[in-house]
Amino acid sequence: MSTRYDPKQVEQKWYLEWERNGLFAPETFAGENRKPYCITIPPPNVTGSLHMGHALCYSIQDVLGRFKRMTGHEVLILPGTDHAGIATQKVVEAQLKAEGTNRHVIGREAFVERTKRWKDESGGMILKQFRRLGFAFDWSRERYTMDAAYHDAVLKVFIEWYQRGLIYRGKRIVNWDVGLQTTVSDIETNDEVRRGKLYHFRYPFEDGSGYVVIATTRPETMLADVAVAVNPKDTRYAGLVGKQIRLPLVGRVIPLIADEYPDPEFGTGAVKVTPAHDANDFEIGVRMGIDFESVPICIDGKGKVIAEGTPYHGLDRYEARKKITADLEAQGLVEKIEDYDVPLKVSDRSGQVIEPLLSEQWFCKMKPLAAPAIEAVETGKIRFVPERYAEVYLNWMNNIKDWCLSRQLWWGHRVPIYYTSGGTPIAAMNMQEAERLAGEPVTQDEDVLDTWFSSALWPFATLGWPNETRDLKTFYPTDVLVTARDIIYLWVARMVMDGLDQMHEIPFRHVYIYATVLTEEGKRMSKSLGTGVDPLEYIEKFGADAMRFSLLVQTGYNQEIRFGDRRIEEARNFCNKIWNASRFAFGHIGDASGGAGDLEIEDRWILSRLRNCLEVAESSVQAYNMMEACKALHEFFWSEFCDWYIEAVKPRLNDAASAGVPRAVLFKVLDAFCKAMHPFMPHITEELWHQLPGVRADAFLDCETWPDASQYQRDEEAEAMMRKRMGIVRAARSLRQDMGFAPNEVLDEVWLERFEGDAELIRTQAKFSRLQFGVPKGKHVSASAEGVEIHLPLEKFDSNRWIERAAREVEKLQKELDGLLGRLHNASFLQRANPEVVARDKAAAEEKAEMITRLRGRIEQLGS
RNA sequence: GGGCGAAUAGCUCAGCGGUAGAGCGCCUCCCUUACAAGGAGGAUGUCGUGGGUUCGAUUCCCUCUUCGCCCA
Repeated sequence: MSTRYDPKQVEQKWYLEWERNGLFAPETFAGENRKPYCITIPPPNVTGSLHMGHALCYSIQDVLGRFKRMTGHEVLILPGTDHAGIATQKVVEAQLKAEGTNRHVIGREAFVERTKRWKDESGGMILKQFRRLGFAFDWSRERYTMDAAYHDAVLKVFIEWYQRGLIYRGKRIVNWDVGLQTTVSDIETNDEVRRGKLYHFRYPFEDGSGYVVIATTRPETMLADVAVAVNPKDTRYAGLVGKQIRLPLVGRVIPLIADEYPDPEFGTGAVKVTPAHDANDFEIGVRMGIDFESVPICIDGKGKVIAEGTPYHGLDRYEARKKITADLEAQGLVEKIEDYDVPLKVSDRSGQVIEPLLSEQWFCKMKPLAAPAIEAVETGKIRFVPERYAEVYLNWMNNIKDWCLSRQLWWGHRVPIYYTSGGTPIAAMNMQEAERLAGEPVTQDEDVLDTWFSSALWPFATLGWPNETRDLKTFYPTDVLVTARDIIYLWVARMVMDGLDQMHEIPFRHVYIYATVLTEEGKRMSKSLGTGVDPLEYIEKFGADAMRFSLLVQTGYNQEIRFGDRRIEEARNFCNKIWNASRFAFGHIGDASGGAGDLEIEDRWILSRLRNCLEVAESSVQAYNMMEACKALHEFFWSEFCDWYIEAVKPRLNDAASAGVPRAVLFKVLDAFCKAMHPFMPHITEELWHQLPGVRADAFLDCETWPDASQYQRDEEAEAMMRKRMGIVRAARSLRQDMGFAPNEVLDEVWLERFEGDAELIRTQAKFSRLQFGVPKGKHVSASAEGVEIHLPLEKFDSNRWIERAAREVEKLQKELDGLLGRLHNASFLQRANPEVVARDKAAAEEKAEMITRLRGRIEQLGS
């Protein structure tokens, strides 16, 4: 075995073995009275490639899956991808463009075919990348939101909701992405403030009695103004409400109205009302009772002005802004133009400024669907971890608005509504059915559904719904959803609504929200900012196990973690430590026979510590606290097993007469550790475990039982004895080093005063040839720990060096003693504090006082 | 504007009512026959501010400050 762990020799080899042996499918483990455990993984975007957020998200799920499998469950972790309407369409459109054509030339049918082909040939790369991280997901059940069966499930829900009146068509202001030529939902936009101008224009009254000054950030929309509004409480306009205004440049007469919306503090308190181009103005228009069929519109979906017969027609929205402002200026109608921070909506998908546009769209009524979804969280049927996210979810759900479902794309689930020649809509699963129902040729609605509408069915449509499959019956509701907090609204909420509505049962019991992965400097990881990092490069360099561990060890209930070279190096070093400790153990374990004999203190101690480690790790995984679990395993292995147990046991291992017991204990600990660690670091543990005696080549850790803590005895006595010896060893080492001895130099003898029991461990670990009890007659230096005096006889030494050290110790002890005495002299403390605390502090104070006295005595003796 | 989170050793973070912890970094020593991707020892903190509750607060409550995220 090499002195360095090389993941390349190990990881891919085992992954192939696991897959070949069908370890990821629940069938392999079924029929043994196992409780089902299921996660339908958040489907990554089919165009996506692996980033750190994925690496963390799916590593957590893999830990849970493997852990549950090893603790007796029938586990299904179901992978898949979503069809990502906008992103996928963009990819294929880019290909077409490179070929000198576009989707309009080739037509919708050919475009859809082409997109399917793209997916088959090069989509879903990310799932292949998942395998590099060692995820035990059941690839035989891989799903895609555009699979034929899944597709039909989506349409079925749409049609049912349409028939129940939950889905309707209506004219609304939507977020129009001018770049992508489609609507996007509210949650796919971001609010930004950009440097702009606030324009103050004079709108003259029709009767020539002056003008009103309105303030706007979007002059170009004035062409479609229908009114000017002021707040009814705004006294400046008292008496003017109801007057008619002649709209400049257009000539249309519009009223001055009162409405609650205008903020008297904003601009002049008077705002122009353009219902077709602003969401707030739309609401004013509704209150005004205007007819939206004939409402003026002045900007189209390409961002160009529509105003037949005016010089503005066909201009880009920003050019029109300039020209309109100039023309108003020429007429003396510009009061002033100020610099202003303009709040804007920007498309998350394209980065374009959203154009609020009045258009006919499909909407879904959310309130009736939300009610049970709210209840499920309020009553605790669905539990968020960390709990605080329940509040975030409920907040949004309680203020939910109708959802704009339609997207003006060609790739996705096409709205299953067909129109007769007379325009009557007919809901049907396909064209044939629609024509049969209509009795005449029909045409299908052009829009497709928001991708989230389909992924909302993920927890049950992937399991075969609407068919009553075994999977659906066995695995629904699923156990947990592991996801990022920015997706609580987009996806979590919608899955809960769909699950409750269609399955009449929650989709998952727990929602675990994990931390955002930032760069080492705390910046967002993003390709466009140049701060993105490729997990595959790190896997290549450090190994998948290190990659996983470096993220998991930082993941608890915190909301962000930082990743960088230093972090993964730590994890890589840990892998190396595990590798080398195992290498050492293999050299001694042999066939693990001959373990008879009494356990020594260190044997009892390490087994007791193992129990503690397993208890912490198990309860932490159950509580979705990967950080705690990783830390427990890390500390046990490195600080206890390697630093103390292995070192303590070396002398025994080198003596055939005493080697049996420590050999057996090494085997036991290593075997348990490999199993316990396996969910976190599946590859290295599998590799090492297979080198233990008695492990068959065709056995796998996933088929083993995760070690049960109760198999190992909690041994308080051994722990106390070991703690005492460790404390003494540390003090002796410190004394040695302070007196100028090299760590590896074996010194003649050490004297222990007031120590009882077996001190062999102290002798070997502190590196002395001989051990004596009592106080040496000759010259010596001393240290104390655990109530024991340690004397190191020295013929010649620098007494000042020791005095300096002892004085430092006295100072420290005195400070601690002062703290204790302060409390012990407080009557209230003695009276009210827990008696155990008082007793403990009294004992501690006595011990400190005694140590101080002794040290002072020695200092005086040597100083004189 | 509302909500949530964070503020602890030089850095990144645990802890969360009874004398401050880890990893990394730093200093000293050691290539000791598992591991220098290692070992031993060491230094370093008015636990953001100001109040309150308590015998006792880094820990609980309130105020403020600074950062981050979400919603409007």
